[in-house]
Order: sequence, then C-alpha cells, then structure tokens
Amino acid sequence: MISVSPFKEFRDECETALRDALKKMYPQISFPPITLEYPPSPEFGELASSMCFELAKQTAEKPRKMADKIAKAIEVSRFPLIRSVEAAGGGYINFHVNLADFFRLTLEPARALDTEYGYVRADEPRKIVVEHTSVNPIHPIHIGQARNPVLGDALARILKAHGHTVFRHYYIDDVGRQSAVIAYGYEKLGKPKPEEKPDHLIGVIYTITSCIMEVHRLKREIEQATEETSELQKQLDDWMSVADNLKNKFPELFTQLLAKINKDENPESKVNNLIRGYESGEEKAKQLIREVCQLCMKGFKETLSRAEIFYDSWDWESDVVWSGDVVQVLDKLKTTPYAFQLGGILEFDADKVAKDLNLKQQLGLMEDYEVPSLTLVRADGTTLYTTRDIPYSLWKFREAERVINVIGMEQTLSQMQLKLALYALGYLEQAENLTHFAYNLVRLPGYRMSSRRGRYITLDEVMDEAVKRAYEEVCKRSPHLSDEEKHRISNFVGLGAMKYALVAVDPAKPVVFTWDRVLDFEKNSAPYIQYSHARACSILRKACREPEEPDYSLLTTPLERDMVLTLARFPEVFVEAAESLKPNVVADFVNGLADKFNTFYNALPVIRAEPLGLSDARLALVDAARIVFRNSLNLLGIEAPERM
RNA sequence: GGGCCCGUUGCCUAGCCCGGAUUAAGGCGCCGGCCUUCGGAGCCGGAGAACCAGGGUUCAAAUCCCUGCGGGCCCGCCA
Repeated sequence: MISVSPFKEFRDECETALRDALKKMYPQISFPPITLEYPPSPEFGELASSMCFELAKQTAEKPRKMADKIAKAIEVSRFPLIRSVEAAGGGYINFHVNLADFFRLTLEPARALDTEYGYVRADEPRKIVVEHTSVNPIHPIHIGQARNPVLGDALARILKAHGHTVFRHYYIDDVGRQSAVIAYGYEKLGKPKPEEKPDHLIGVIYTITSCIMEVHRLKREIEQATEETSELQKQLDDWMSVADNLKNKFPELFTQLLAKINKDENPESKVNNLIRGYESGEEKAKQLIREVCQLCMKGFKETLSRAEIFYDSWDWESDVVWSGDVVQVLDKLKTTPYAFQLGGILEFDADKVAKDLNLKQQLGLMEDYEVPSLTLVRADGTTLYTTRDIPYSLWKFREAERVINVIGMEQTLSQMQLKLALYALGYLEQAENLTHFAYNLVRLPGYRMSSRRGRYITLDEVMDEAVKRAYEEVCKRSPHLSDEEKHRISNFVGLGAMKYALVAVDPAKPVVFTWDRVLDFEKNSAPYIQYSHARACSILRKACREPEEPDYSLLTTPLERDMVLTLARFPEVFVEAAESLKPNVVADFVNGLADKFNTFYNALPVIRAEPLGLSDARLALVDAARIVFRNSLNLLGIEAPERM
C-alpha cells in the first residue's frame, strides 16, 4: 500500500496518539476535535499541539503540567512514524517524526505515483461545470479580463486532478445591447473584411460606434433638458475627448462611421430594433449579429489557444433565448409570489425569496439588509442579462451537479440575484451548488481600463511582449542555443510568467498592471520555478543511473529535512487548493519548494555524494522534487520544461 | 443612504477562514561576497523596516468582535 499523502499519515498518527492519551489520562474532561499546527522551528518537531492551554482550565492544572502528563502517556512505540513526543514551552506538545522512515514513506510513493502524486481523489467525485472567460465578443480580450481565463483554467485543472469530471464552458453573450451596437457599426461600414486579427478590428469599430452614439444621445438629452445640464455637459465633454482621440488614431474608420451614422435620424432606435429583432429570432438580425460575433470569436479562439486554454463547450446566449427556455422560466417565475409588474416591466423580488426561505445568513447578509429587486423584462418586452442567465444556469446543471462561475466581483449582486431566482423556481439543490468564484479587477496605474473608451491593453499585446522579453533573456543567458530553440523556450517562459503573475495573487485582491510585475523572470515567478524543474531534470539526466540503493538514514541535514517535509505536504496543499478553490495556494507552495530546492542544490552535491547510498537517496529526493514541480505547474497550466 | 471587498516595511506579496512558542515570513530595490564542483533565471551574508487607527474578547490577537479612517466595487428597463 503506497501512501497517497505522507504528511497526513504522520498527522493521523499524532492525532490518534494525542486523542488516546487524553482519554486515558483525563477520562473526565471533554475535548474538541484534535488540532495540530506547524511548529515555528525544527527543534519543536514537525507537528505540535497547543490544546493544553485550553483544556487545562477544566482540570485547574498548569498547561505545562498537563502537557507533561500527556506527552509521557503517549506510547511512541505504537506509532511507526512518531520518533518522540515532548512537552515544551508553556504547554505545547511537540511531535517529532521518525525521519528516515518518513523519507522513505514520502519519496518512494512520490516516485511511484509519478504523474499522479499529490492529486488526491475527492471522496465524492462529481460532475462540475466551470464557466469562465466569457468575454463579450465586441473587442479583444484585455489584460483585466485575462485574469479570468487564467484562474478558470487553473481551477478546472485542479478540480479535474481531484477526480471530478470537469466541463469548461465559455458563454458567448451575443444577445445584449453591446452586440447590437457592434453589428450596427459593422453593417454601416459594409461588413469589412479584417486584414489582421478580427477581434482587433471589431474592437475598434465597437469603440467608435458606441462613442458616436453616446455623443448623439447626450446632445439630444441636453437639447431636450428643461433643467440643469452641467452634469450632462461634463459627460459630453468627456466623450468628445474620447472621440477626438479615436479620430486621431483611426481617422479613416472614424470619418466613415461618423458620416454613415449621421445619416440615420435616430441611431438609438436602429440599435433597439436590432436587439428586439435578434431576441425574437428575425432572420436578418440573426444573420448580421451572428456574423460579427463569429468573426470576433475567431480572434478569441486564436488568443486563447495560444495561451493554451481550451474549452469543452461554447454556449451561445442567443441559443438559450431561441430555445424558448427564457420564456418558460419567466412564465414559471410569474406563477411564484416573487415576480411582479411595475409600470410595464417585470420585476423579481429577490429580497422576498431570501426572507421566505431564510437565506440571508447563508448568503452572508445582515437580516435587515434588503436585496435589491431585479428587472427581468424591459417595457419593450426584451429581457436582460441576468434574466437570461437563469435558464442558462439550468442548462449547465443539466450536465453537472455543481456549477462554478468565474466572474468578476463587481457582479456579486447579480450573481446573488441569480441564485435567489433558482431558489424561487424551486431548484434548491442547484441554487446551493451554484458558486460565484469572484476575483478583483486588474487596473492600469492611475486609471481603470474601459473597453467602451478603447482604453485597454490586450491579452495579445501582453503575450507578445512577454515572449519578446523572454526571448531577450534567453539570448542573454543561453546565447549558444539555436534560434528555433530560443523561440520555443521564450514562448513557455513568457506565457508562464504571465500566467503565474495572474494566478499567484489572492483573487480577492486587486492587481495593478505593470509590465515589470507581469513579466518577472526572477525569484517568485514561473521562470524561476521552471528553471528549478529544469535543474532537477538536468541532475537526473547527468546521473545516468537509477537510485537503486538509497539509504535514507544518511539524509541528515536540515535542508534535506525541509525539502522532504515540503514534498510530503504537497498532497495536503493540493486538497486545500481544490476544496477551497484556491489556485494561488499551489503557486505559493511551488515557489516555496523552488526556494528550498535551490538552497539544497547549491549546498549539497548529489551525483558525486559519498557513499553511494547517500547519493542515491539524494537522487531520489531530486526526482521527487522534479515530480512535484511538474505536477504543481501542470495544475496552473504552466509548462514544466526539461531544459531551458 | 445601504451592501460587499481590500488595507502587512520604500514598493509587491504570504500568513487571517481554523488565534498559539524564537526574531511576523518571502520577493523587488540597496550594500557586500560566491563560477577548476550536478545549469549564476541561482546561492550566501548585510543594512533597513511593517500588521491602517482605537477599543474589546482571550492565558495568548496580524488572525476573532466592535467603532472609526483610507481605497475599490455594486445598488441600471447595461453586461
């Protein structure tokens, strides 16, 4: 029987030992579940308990005295992995692991399980949909949005490794107003054929069209206003300066579009007609909008596959609408007490659902907080984004028991309303298994990205720049390589650096984008970890032998102890990342492993170590490290190269 | 007005959910070392310095609770 999670075996032994000793020495007291923590220093062992501080109150003893009695009561000989137990400090109980056995218990399974090491299976494997990216097909994917696919992809990989069946879905939002705007501009220009990446052209047309329309609308509003117009005037000035900017950057397109749009008496109503037509399935609108969106999606697929991020399903929002499911859901909602008419529109009373089903605490809300209601249907009969998201969520639940939506945290409210709508419809299980995986925005220094203003850095640009910088590094560091080799290396180094920068930070924290931050090649970066992996591979390659007779008792330095402990904890770290949906935990872990590995590498010889038993033990250690590097990087969607 | 999230050194980040032991841990930057030894995208050493503030709970608080302050986001017939 090989150990799937070596450190957990030791932990389990310590827990049992402690529990038994407590029961034996203090049968009269009640105690909570055993907890163990990592001691701050090796002299305190590998695991420690501070339970005596709390429990000593029940017996009116000094914590230290209690700890002494318990430590003495533990029969170490019953537990193969526990070398010794002692009381320490004011009342700690410290457990020391039997190092030589523990090394064997860690290194052998790691090497035997190889590509599976660390990937502990979930107790109950489930079918899970991870919906991510879902960038609107109206402009190129920009760096702010790129945090989404990188996180979503890592999440999907982690859950899959945890034994779940994972489906990665991209939701193509083609029904909203923004699609009608781009379609309108695209048609006005005579459906131009893109010469470069189609999503870039679409982005320019969208920005110009929406800017011109915004200026139109504001001018009209100012004309018709009966009161104060200074606020509107300010907005108008703002948009006029955006317009100037666009005119300078894209003079031809801008002039053409302006002339064409100005011919329309009321561009706004043309766009509204398109929205209505598309939603109700009019052939002409269908053809036009699908064409623009397809064109843009072609560009997206290019970008995403370059980033090595792939999907199992591309879901068109319009298909949800045309299937009739939106109408069906609305009809059903109308029969509940939670839908009501308000001056020609249909509203959803999210707060009433939360109250009736007593969900506020569960949703993390104060009892007196009133959840805003949600508009389901406009006065003209068309639906809104969140409305359509209700049947779409049910689609996703058709193939999965759990749905994770990777969506920016600015959508927290609408995601909550969506969940409440599922409750209102009686889909309790689905509502409970719907998770909003929220992440914070990526900002440019000084201002927020705005796709409507054409103010963004595209993911394509970031990848180009990343690879370009990586190429310069490769040329500096490995001038002897062939140019083809240099390009291959700079590709995975650049992309890795970018992904790592986006996945390594707690998603709840905002990221300010700077090139230096994203394209880091030093410590605490993907290239640093890739390099460590390549170094490990290099040693194994040069050793030209298998570690056939490792003598683990010869691994006696603190560096070796640290490394093995880290390798042994990988399965536990993985489980935490998978169960609490924290890809950044993996990034943090593997970076720490690289630190330890490089220190070890620098301080101790492996191949030439004497005697052979020691050399073999260190080789096994390096091999296990190589495996953990690779398996960790795989979870993050970052390549683990054998040379670089 | 209400809600959610964030606040750790000159800058960036980990630790917070689940409170524990010495000196709060790393990276960037700064200073000084290390290539006749398995790959210097590395290693070793040094200087420096921080848990937003104030209360509370506790034997013990960066971590839990309360009140403020600062920043971001949301509260739309946008997505």
